[in-house]
Amino acid sequence: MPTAALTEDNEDDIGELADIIGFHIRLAHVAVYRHFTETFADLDLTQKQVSVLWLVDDHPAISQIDVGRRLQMDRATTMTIVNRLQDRDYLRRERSESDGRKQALHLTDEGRAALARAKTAIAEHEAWLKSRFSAEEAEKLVEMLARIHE
Amino acid sequence: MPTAALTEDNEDDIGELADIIGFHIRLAHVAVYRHFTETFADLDLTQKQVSVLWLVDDHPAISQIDVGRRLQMDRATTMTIVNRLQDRDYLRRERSESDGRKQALHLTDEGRAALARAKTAIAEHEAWLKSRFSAEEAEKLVEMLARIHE
DNA sequence: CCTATTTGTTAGTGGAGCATACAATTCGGT
DNA sequence: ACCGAATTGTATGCTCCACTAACAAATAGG
Repeated sequence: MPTAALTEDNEDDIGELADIIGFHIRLAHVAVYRHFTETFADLDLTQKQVSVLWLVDDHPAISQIDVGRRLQMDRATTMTIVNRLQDRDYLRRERSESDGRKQALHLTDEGRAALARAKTAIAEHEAWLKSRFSAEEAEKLVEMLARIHE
Repeated sequence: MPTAALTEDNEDDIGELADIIGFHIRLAHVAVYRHFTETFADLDLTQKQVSVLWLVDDHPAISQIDVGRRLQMDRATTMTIVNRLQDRDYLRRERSESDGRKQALHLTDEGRAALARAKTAIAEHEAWLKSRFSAEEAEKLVEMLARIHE
């Protein structure tokens, strides 16, 4: 017998699209993006910018190509993000001593301060996200997402 | 005692960032985006365009605001996507009879043909994604992602 | 009937992805 | 030791999608 599910057509119904994993990843991404943007409105930092600051702090003298590899961005995309952060004096480029082709990236004091503020905001943002899941679920989710991005 | 994990610093290591759910959602999204773009290179359609075609096919005479609500886009974003699809003669706008403020969206024959081709490509794309998961995992993943985007 | 709301539209901004082309440096093989 | 191939950074220019703000037309509701 037909159930309510078969006849419902409420305003949020997306029909067969609901069966597409990629579709849900996209919606989830946008929802996360939106909340992130709100949380970081004062700091005026994007997800990518925070990721780069974080990575450079963890790995001083890291090269741009390395940043791109770890965050899965190509060279051109990495450039624009590093450029923006450099324009704001959050990091600086130095020529690598070991390999003249590479730039060695370092945070400035301002960059470190911005990252510290960002980490506080990230905690808030993550709490918003994690409130939906048990600890085991969160772990499982991360593990499954990692299988997608390798 | 320290394990290998404590000293490893292979080129893909992202340190503490790996604990941030939002970070994995972003990486997974980009990976899916990239594969989608490859799969749809011939069709020259984006995820959003396919979603809109799909939705209009499922709900003839749907309004733009409704499309936006279901796909979680604002009016301006919906406009640009509908514009592109209209420019390519994949759909047309009609004034709604029941509500003069609304546009009633309809696929053209070309739009239906494009959607049919797109659904084939989507199947391929989804197979690529789903190959990573068991049926139960896929279901759990979708359910968890849905909790994020509501 | 008059005001508030909804919907569509236009115009402009910014981030992030892509490709291509070029220069400088390093690597690798002979 | 050299020369061609590969790597890295850079510049330019494109597309897509998210946003805001402002305005017009239609509807809804007291």
